[in-house]
Amino acid sequence: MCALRMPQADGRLPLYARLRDQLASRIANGEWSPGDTIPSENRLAEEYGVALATMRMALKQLVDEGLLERRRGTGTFVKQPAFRADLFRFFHVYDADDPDGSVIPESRILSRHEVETPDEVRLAFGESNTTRCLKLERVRLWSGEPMLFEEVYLRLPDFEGLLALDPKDMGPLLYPVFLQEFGILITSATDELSFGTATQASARHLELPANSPVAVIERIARDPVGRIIEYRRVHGRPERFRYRVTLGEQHA
Amino acid sequence: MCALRMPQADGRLPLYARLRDQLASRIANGEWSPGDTIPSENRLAEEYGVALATMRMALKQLVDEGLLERRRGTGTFVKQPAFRADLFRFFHVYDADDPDGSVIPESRILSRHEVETPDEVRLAFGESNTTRCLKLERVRLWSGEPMLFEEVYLRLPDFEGLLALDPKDMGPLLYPVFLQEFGILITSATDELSFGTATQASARHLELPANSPVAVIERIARDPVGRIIEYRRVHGRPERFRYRVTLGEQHA
DNA sequence: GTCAACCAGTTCTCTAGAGAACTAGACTTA
DNA sequence: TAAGTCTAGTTCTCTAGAGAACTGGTTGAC
Repeated sequence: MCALRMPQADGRLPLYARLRDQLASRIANGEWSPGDTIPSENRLAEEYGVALATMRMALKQLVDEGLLERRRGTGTFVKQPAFRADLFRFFHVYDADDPDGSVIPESRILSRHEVETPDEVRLAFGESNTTRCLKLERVRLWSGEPMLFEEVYLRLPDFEGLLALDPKDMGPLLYPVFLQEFGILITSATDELSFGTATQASARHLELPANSPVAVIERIARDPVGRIIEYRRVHGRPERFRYRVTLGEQHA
Repeated sequence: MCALRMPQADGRLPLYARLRDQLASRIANGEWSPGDTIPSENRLAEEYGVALATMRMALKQLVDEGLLERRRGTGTFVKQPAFRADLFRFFHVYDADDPDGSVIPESRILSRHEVETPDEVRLAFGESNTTRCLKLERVRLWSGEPMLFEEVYLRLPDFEGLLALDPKDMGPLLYPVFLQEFGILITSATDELSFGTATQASARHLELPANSPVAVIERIARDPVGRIIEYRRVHGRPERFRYRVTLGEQHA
């Protein structure tokens, strides 16, 4: 706690940002589970020994990021994970037959290995990268049918331990794993959508003929400092593909 | 100004939200132009007779919405309009040959008239709507070639005056017009992307064969209170279509 | 038993202000 | 001229607290 009180004399993040990260890990740790009421802003401010407004700044950020939900007169709650993590934490890809997007897709990890960083990925990562990185291939299925094929590239010194992890422990969403296992919090991401043709690999896993048209999502995800953590290329079956995103204040 | 000081005893928005709207109109009015430095938070707080923190809340929202940019030690600036208004204010559609998305598309309004509200639009608008609405058709061109065909539906009592407006006065972007002419500020929007086939109209205006595959964007845009202001359906040529969106903190 | 009134606890709005971090420009000094 | 120093002005961080708005439960009157 004492370390938190120090002003950011060193190159550290400001107090409210460190509080935000602290609270995020308490969620990732499982100390507070989805649906739980977390302590009131008063109690939290007291517990960490900070001013109320400072704690509110930290909480506000977590609300903006979709981890928490606050209800006046009632309390602060951890959001249900369905649409707040991984692809869904920021954006929303879903099946055309499921207009609410309430079905959580099944997730199958196909492979994980260290590879030479492809040129287009290196370009996205920027100069400050190594020549090798981790590649993870995955398929997402809606009611048994393959809908998305994902190739995920991760920085290598940081994610070394991922190869040792049992896929069974990982669940359908990646970003909670990043936080829990490696202490890396994703707070911003850019998606770029376009249309292209399937590669050999994506055609095979999506059960499409070669060179079929597919939806393409390219994602760059960053941590709070702006460091690029992940580059992801997603191919999706076009006929049932839906992608939804809301900017600005969220309304029911 | 006095009206601003009143607590929201009536059903009004909180003070900081009204300040945000006030500042937004001063930008829309042209009192502050893109690139300008606006008065310091101290001066603004004094001018409106509110506390510094309250003014900061208003400014923060406008920064989040992309209207303003703040630089510590320097000041607060009105952002260049290219990527902060209309389709671009929230999202980013651009040409595949123009990776920065720096080219501003030409905009041609094809028609404006009152129509019976189509069923799918009524569904989006929700129950609280009239049976008639305003429809606006438009084409966007990148370097002379048609890329997007837009059908925009607007609430009718609110936008009655739009029919009288000269298209020459409207410029390439709609939301500034909404604010300037009708006092309506768009603060949130949801886009939904999918793939479909061209309609007769969209095929004609995009110069595509009938039933060609197209990219489809459906948008619902809301005002600060959450009222649905606009429903928009966009068809785009798929081969050069790119759509970009960033959530979370913006990094260079 | 039902309904209204009250109450404790929560988040939200707004105020007031101090000091740190940072920038651009003016000024000084070698 | 060039380089360093200072200063006024800006945003950013953090503190302290009061009152409003709202919720869920308890209490009390009838």
